[in-house]
Amino acid sequence: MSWQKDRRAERGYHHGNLKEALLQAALDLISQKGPAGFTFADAARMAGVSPAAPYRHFRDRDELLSSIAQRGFEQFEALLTQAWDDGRPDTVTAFERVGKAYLAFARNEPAFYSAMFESGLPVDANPTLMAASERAFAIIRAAAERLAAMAPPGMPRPPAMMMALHIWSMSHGVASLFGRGDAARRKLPMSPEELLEAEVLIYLRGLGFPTDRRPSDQKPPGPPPVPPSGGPWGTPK
Amino acid sequence: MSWQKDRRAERGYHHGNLKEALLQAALDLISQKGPAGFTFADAARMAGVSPAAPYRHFRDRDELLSSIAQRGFEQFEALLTQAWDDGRPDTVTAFERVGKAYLAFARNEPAFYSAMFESGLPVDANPTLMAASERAFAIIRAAAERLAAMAPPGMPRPPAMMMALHIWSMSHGVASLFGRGDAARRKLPMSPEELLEAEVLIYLRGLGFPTDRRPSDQKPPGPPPVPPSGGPWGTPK
DNA sequence: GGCTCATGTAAAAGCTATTCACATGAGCTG
DNA sequence: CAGCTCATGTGAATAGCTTTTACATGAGCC
Repeated sequence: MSWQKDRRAERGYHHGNLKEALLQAALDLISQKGPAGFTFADAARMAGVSPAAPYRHFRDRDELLSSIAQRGFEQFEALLTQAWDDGRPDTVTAFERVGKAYLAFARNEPAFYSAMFESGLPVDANPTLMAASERAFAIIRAAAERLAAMAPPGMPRPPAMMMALHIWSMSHGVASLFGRGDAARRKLPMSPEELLEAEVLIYLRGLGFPTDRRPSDQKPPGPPPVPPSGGPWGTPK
Repeated sequence: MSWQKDRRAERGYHHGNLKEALLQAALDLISQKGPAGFTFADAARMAGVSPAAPYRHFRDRDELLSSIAQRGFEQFEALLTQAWDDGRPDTVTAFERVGKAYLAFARNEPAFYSAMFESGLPVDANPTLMAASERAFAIIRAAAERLAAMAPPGMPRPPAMMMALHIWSMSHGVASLFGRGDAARRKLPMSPEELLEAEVLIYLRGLGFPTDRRPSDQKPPGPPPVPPSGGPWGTPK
């Protein structure tokens, strides 16, 4: 009960790291109660400061949300960059790793994810945020360009940009509808990862890519995440 | 200024149709300011009643939101049913009409759409809502089943349910990322409809469907919604 | 030591959600 | 048609949030 005062006594008049503490508190709150449930006053309480203190660091509640979305895009970009790993060991493998990373981010960082995509923030009204968002998307586009370059030459194919948008929409659709631990999730007869992997493989086949990969093909050894069966889905009936 | 009292004089003590009026007011507010910006008190004001009146019709703010989502799913189902039109004049044409209907709904009914998909409502905690959601999805599943039945027999193919989930995720991804008039939209070098149509066509080709449809194929005459070019996308470079 | 400014606090105004006791009148009942 | 009843509204009150303003504190610098 005397929690805040204890903290106050501990730290003195000045917090010392309030901005960080508020961001962290907001993240916790958002992951618990969604971006709508998060409260400026709650974050202040959690940091042990008065309700007015946060205004020294953020113009208003929305600016705090924007900051979180901003960080989210940065972490997202880092994660996608790492997953893509410049296309190693081979383009298709790396490509699928990016898809899985997308889902992993949505699942492991629901607070970031909802601040980024579901908070109703006007992304295009905030240049900084927009830029961060585009840097993240650029990873997907780079991957799509690499993929487009190795597409079978005989077939007509869409611009790399369009491929990137296709992949983005698939990933985002699966993540939004089925990917969170949220109550907003829908039941699914399989994992989101399996669903997305199959979707992307069918799409790539539609572009003329051979997709009959065997687990030993070019991937490093290890437990295959998907049991090898007839294809990206279960045994055909 | 004496607006509410005028209304009050007009209608007397009892509103007569308050529940409907509140739902309509909430829709207006949500389409203007997003699901987070909508306020119970505002809706009451707009209907010309006291802030306590809505509680005679909805347990709380969330129940009103749920009702809107509920209606949204019903209208959505009706729209998809009409678009699917039981697969006429041919399965693929009808299928694409469903995709367009999905985008049209997101664009024309942003308030419903956000209440349904972005309000953070616990869909799976509300059986009625869940059921409505599933009825809407059932249309997509029915379409996918019809499509699966006419898939080329030579190729392995995923369960119809999975195809339906794939299509849903594509539609939802495109609609969420690019499909609204919102500020949340991203810039796009093409229309969401074109993007989704190309995506679905590539996917279908990946399943072995021939997708070199000509405008005169089986479609009734009329202005083709997409200018006939080399394929579902622009001229290959 | 003393000054200054970033950082916090307290208090207040204005908003919202929600509840409760009370008012109204629409529609049934006789 | 009189009277009753109950669904539907009202007013007022509580509690919480956001944001602003005047004031307090003390960390860092001369």
